[in-house]
Amino acid sequence: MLKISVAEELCARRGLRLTPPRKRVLRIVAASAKPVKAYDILKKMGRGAQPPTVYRALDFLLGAGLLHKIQNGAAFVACAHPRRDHDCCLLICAACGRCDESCARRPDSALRRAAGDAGFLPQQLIMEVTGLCRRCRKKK
Amino acid sequence: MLKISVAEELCARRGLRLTPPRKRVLRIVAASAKPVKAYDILKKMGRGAQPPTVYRALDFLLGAGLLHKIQNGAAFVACAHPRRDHDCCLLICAACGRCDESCARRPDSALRRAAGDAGFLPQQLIMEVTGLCRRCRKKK
DNA sequence: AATGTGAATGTTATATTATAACATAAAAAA
DNA sequence: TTTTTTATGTTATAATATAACATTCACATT
Repeated sequence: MLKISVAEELCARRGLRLTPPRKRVLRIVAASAKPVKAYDILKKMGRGAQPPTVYRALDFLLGAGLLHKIQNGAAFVACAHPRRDHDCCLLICAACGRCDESCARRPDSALRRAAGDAGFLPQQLIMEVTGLCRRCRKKK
Repeated sequence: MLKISVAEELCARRGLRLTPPRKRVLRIVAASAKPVKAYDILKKMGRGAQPPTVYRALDFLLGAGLLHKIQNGAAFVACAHPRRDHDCCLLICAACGRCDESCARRPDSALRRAAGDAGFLPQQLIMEVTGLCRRCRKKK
């Protein structure tokens, strides 16, 4: 579990400002056994805090590598290999927004093994790579 | 690119009903070069279609393996390894909602190689495994 | 063909998640 | 100190998703 002191040290070393609202949000997330939703954080903030306060703090903490965001739904693409039952890996271009699908043979094997080692029974596997596609790389 | 005829054949073979609204949604998504958002689909549906129509069709098409959903944000967890710069793999329990973080050595190597082969420059890698954690498996 | 059944859709309302825009304040740099 | 940048407060609203219930439709069985 993440300790606030570790976060403070880390931010200090990198010249990042772990301000009071950021620290409050971090405390709330770090104290929870389960993933916390933005509006749950908001409720726990008190003092009439507003959504932007929470989202800004979350952005900062994600950027600082102190939090992870559980991904969960916004856009859709047609499947390139609908015939096969497969785990899919999406390659999403940060520049043009296009999305390609890669079905390398077993990009997931190490992941599955790791999950198994943790006593975890995998049901759904999601892999997403965001970056720059060939076209957008060439434009630079 | 996904052809409607392939989808029809696939549904027929599995006894799934590719009804008109479902087919309309599939056409819209399949025709797009980029991922499409639910409300963009809604606008293209015309005839005063409402959100539930689109979301139901999307659920069906995802279930049939005809679409993929681009994951993108709802909940947050504290990072278990904030010191290291690392690609993170989240193990999310579908039963209790708890979330664990696995940092197997290189679960991502095959994925990176595949992305590279596609001329893609990876910037961010997301891996999520949904399933049952050890505790919830034992309860069954 | 008529009828019953479950699946799919239509419709209204509302919940949930996230950001825009601008004012204010606090910290760092000059 | 003054300037500049960075962070926060505040109000409003945009974007994403689902609940709940009425209606229609497909299809299996009479």
